[in-house]
Amino acid sequence: MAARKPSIQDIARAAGVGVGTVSRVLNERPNVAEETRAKVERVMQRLGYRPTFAARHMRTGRSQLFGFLTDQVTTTPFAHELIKGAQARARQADRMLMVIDADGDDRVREQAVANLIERGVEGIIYAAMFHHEVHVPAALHEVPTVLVDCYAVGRTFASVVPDEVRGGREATERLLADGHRRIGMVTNDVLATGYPAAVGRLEGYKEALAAAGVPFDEALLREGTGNADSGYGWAHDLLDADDPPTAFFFGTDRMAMGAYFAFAERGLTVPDDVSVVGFDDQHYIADALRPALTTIALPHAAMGRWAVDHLLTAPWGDDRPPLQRRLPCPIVERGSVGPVPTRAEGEEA
Amino acid sequence: MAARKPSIQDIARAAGVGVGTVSRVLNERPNVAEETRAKVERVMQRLGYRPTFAARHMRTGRSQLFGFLTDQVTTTPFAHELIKGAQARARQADRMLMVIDADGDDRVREQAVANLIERGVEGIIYAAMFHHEVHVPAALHEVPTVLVDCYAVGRTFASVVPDEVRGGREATERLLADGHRRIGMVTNDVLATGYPAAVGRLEGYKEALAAAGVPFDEALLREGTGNADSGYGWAHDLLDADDPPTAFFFGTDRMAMGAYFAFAERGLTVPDDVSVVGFDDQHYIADALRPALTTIALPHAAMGRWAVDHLLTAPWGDDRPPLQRRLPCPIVERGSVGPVPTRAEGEEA
DNA sequence: TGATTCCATGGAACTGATTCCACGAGAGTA
DNA sequence: TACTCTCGTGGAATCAGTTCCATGGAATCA
Repeated sequence: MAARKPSIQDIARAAGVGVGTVSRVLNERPNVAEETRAKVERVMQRLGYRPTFAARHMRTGRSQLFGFLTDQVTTTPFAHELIKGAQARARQADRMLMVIDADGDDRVREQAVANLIERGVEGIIYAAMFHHEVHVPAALHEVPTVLVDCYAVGRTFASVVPDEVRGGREATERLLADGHRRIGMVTNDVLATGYPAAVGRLEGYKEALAAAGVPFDEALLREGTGNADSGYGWAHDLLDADDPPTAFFFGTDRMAMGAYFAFAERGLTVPDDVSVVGFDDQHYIADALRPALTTIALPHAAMGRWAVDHLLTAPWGDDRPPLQRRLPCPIVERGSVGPVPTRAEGEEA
Repeated sequence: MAARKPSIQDIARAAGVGVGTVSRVLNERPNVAEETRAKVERVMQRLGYRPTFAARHMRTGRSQLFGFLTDQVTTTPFAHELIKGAQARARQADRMLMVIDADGDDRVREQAVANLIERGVEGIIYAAMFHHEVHVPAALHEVPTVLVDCYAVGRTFASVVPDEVRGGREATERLLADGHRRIGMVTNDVLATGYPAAVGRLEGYKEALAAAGVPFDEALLREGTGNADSGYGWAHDLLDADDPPTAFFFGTDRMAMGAYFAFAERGLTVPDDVSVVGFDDQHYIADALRPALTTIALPHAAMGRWAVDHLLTAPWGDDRPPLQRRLPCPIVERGSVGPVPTRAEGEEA
């Protein structure tokens, strides 16, 4: 029967050299005669040799592995972008990623961290799917950790999050730049949650208005849920008011999508009659709307990359306070913003 | 400074027992006196002991690890559902998943397989993001492998795919059940590709029509691209024809979404004036449309689960031809299908 | 020529678990 | 009493690599 996988000993014997020499060849170390190297490589090739990672790990103590743990239930498409970004950076450094979806279960999460530590991970990335404060398993303190799209209660871990405020400001500035002064805003969650994802975007909106000398008007603000229904409902509601907005800033693309349907029902065309900016850059929605949606992109891939990079480069166990990084959310111009309609034909005073 | 992590030797010494006994406690083996067990556990607790997985792996040869490798570029939100399903099943069996996004690069893919094998994975899941034939790295033959949402050229690997034909049939049957006889169909890719994802759904459409005694009408068929634009364009096109369809079956939810905009432009209401069924069940789209979209769900989570299950239970290296499993695509009823409109008011002959 | 340095090499020790064998004590049996 | 069996236990061997030390020969230098 198929002899078991050859080990480094087998290679050494077959090539008539010592194990040390084989190891040197394997790791492309200097001080090996070219001739010897070639011979050993030939034998490895012939026997179909593959090093056993576990043995190397055990001896060197290096697992070349990071854990990637998700918070909460993650039905969002965001997770994958995050993983891709993290993984791309990890590959550059010859590391692998162990992904665990904790699926909102605390026990699973604790267990996952324990498993990862037993597997000797060199660091753990703990990722949330929207920007908020989290309680993380205590065992994370045993190993270098970066929080993504969230932050811990006492800021005791390094973290990387989107710059929600600046994103909100840029969205609003984009509308202001086209002359809009009555800009409706629908938040992506109830403000009482205190989630930066909700509060921050609104703050950016206010900042932009202030900078442009436009007074903030409470009547143009609605607290949404992030869902399409909510966007649909509040769009109708805002348009029903006296002196309705000429433009909208929605805290999520999904709400913007709902709003598109409201506009269609009222016979309003985007961007001729009404301008819209979303938030999140959910590709499949923003691109598929007609016209495609101008929106603010959450830097998921960049956050994933940054997280791995930080684990790779930051010294572990020093005393300085953990880094709290904020990444910009670039605006993605598509086709949903236009100039303020000139109240010309068939206008109701 | 913090002494290095305690090993099983340290525990043995501290507890005044042999390493064998500690190992027995660790693995909950019999033949350990209750008193001894308690003592050892106390010491482990006190020293914060964690077993080193690499050592166990090396000695036992069991890595408790599966590889999860994705094909192509995967910007789709499908990947995550797949991973979640696979991971849920893996957790039940106390295994972990190493996820690698090959991102469409052949070299990365080869490298990834090599890495996974070196890490001693007990099996590899190779997942595509839509149902088609794939060329996989040769090294996959060295280890148990399951293909997901794709199949290999010579059917040399076990695979699990969606039952596209049956899905197409059910979508069409749903529309037939509400009395529709003129049903437009837009495929989700060019048929010349031969992709089961495209060809299969159409086949199901034809089967359903045949079973209902409705002759297939070439004039109601369009080859789409899967994108929203394509759905928008073909919806207009089909509605412009003589004797236009009263219902549509789109090969993707995104095309259905595009079509919604076409309907809105023509003043048609779903489902009163026109009925629609999509395919994929892309949650964020199907739920967010107004009315929400009735569609056929791709069984991503189920495929992920099945794949791991197969790796767990199927014997490796026997001679029987590898299993080719086909999983049903359940219909998800939302609100986009209604009865055929009675050509009552304002009808043009 | 003799001393020093450098290069190529072999192989023992080590990493941290599991496994298996040996052994002593106590219980059960004839 | 002598023999067997079972239970609880200790510890050496083992897994497959890396690392480090020792060694011999060639090259360099004074």
